Amino acid sequence: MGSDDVATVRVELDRTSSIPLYHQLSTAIEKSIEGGALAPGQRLENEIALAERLRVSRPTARRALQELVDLGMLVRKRGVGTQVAPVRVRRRVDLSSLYDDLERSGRKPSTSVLEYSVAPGGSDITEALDLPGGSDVVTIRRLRQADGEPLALMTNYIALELAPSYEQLGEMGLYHALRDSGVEIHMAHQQIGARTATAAEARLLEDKPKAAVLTMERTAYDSTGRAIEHGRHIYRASRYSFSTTLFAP
Amino acid sequence: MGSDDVATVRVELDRTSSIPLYHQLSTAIEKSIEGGALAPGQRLENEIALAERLRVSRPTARRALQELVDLGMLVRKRGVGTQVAPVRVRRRVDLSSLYDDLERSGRKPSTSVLEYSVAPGGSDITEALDLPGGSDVVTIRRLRQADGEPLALMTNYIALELAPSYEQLGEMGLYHALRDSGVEIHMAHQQIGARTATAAEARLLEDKPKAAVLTMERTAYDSTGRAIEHGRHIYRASRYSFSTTLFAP
DNA sequence: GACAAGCGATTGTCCTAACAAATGCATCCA
DNA sequence: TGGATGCATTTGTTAGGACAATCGCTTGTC
Repeated sequence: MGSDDVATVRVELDRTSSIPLYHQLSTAIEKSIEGGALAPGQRLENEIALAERLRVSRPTARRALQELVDLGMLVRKRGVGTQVAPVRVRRRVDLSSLYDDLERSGRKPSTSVLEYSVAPGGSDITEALDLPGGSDVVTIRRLRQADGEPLALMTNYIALELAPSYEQLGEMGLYHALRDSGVEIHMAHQQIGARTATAAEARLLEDKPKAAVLTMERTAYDSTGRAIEHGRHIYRASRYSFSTTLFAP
Repeated sequence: MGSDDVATVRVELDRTSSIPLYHQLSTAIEKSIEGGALAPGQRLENEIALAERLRVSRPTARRALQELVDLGMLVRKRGVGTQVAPVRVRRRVDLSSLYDDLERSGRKPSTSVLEYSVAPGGSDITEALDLPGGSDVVTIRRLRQADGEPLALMTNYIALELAPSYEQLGEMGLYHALRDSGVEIHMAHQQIGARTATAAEARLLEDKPKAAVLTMERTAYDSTGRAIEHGRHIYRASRYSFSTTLFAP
């Protein structure tokens, strides 16, 4: 008793795996937290005990814990120990596709591809994608629905050699299709605004004429800074809003 | 020549300082990048050479470099080396107040305080602020202008003991006033949507009736997870949009 | 009883060392 | 000439150890 309120995380480490030990450990702890096995405020065993118990070196254990501190899932204090962070200060990563968002929230996303064409891109598009002027660009226009209800009208521009096939887009989100062909999105700039819908947009979204819509313009990059995709989307404001989490320096 | 295109960073390390060596090193490199001494794409000397030259261990040098990779300032590839990242993938922190944003972009912000009142908060407000039901809450309604033009209608709710004075709010942004009284905002959740303006809102914002407006609902927390402020704002969509940068896990 | 000093616990910093894996380039062979 | 092979370079992973700094608690003193 007394110090029995420290938690020992149940972990199975696979030393033959190509996944680094520290990452196996950090994801295991993360799952324990997200699965509720570790409650906010719960104290963890100290890093030396953790390392010894799992037969890893202290730097490896430290690195796993540090990864979770960076994610805001753990809080550590010198002389005190390591605790599970309160839920609301946890960093939630946000560069998720609309498709994944909908699936996660238990709704059933579907997509109609309205247009899939190849043509030399306008100067605004090639500039956003950092391509030579006049380069061929694939234009994709899709209507995204959730539970059969129109939610967003999405227009994407992608360099020809990176574009997924028409067939793939009906089944999955754009980002998922890109990942399947080995393209990893790392970062995106986006701008969110609002305006009233045009008659054509309102019709497609099955909303009132001149209804307010959210507009989102996004350019996505891989980790080397190469521009992958530029999109201009509108969302039914009556059915959708953006949630973000911001952190101070 | 040939490999003369690798840069050696000029660094002075102070081993008596309480600032960790890796942090001294990373900030020195960061300054070199931001100061333009290291251009995007510039290749850095490898970590072993860097460590030897500065008489630090390789882990210390690695940690400094890793810190900058996490910030998006450097890109590393196994077998290749370390390069300065393109400007556009650098992480820019985003939890800035509208007031600061406007000032930074060279516009002249001003504020009219429309309401400053103290009353028991409704249940939605006290819940958002994590206060006991019926607690006294300060309600602040302000009209934010840029170069004399209305831009946003902001409503904020703050616990009585944290609220800045009426006078402070006319001169500076809310977050600035909070910081002056020792309250540091660390994180915020926010939700961005859109709708059409009511007649009263349109009049205050000097916009057309039923114009599209951006709505933003935000709750801000300090680093311990204590809720500081809850705000419900509307922005003239014709004059303002939100820019954000998102990062993948 | 209050305040300061001391001590154990815990995380933070820094070091040396070894091997693994990916990349780009040169080389060799068909 | 073209493709496969191998090698040097560079970052990634893991280990083990030493000491420093900080925190909370206990103890001791006035």
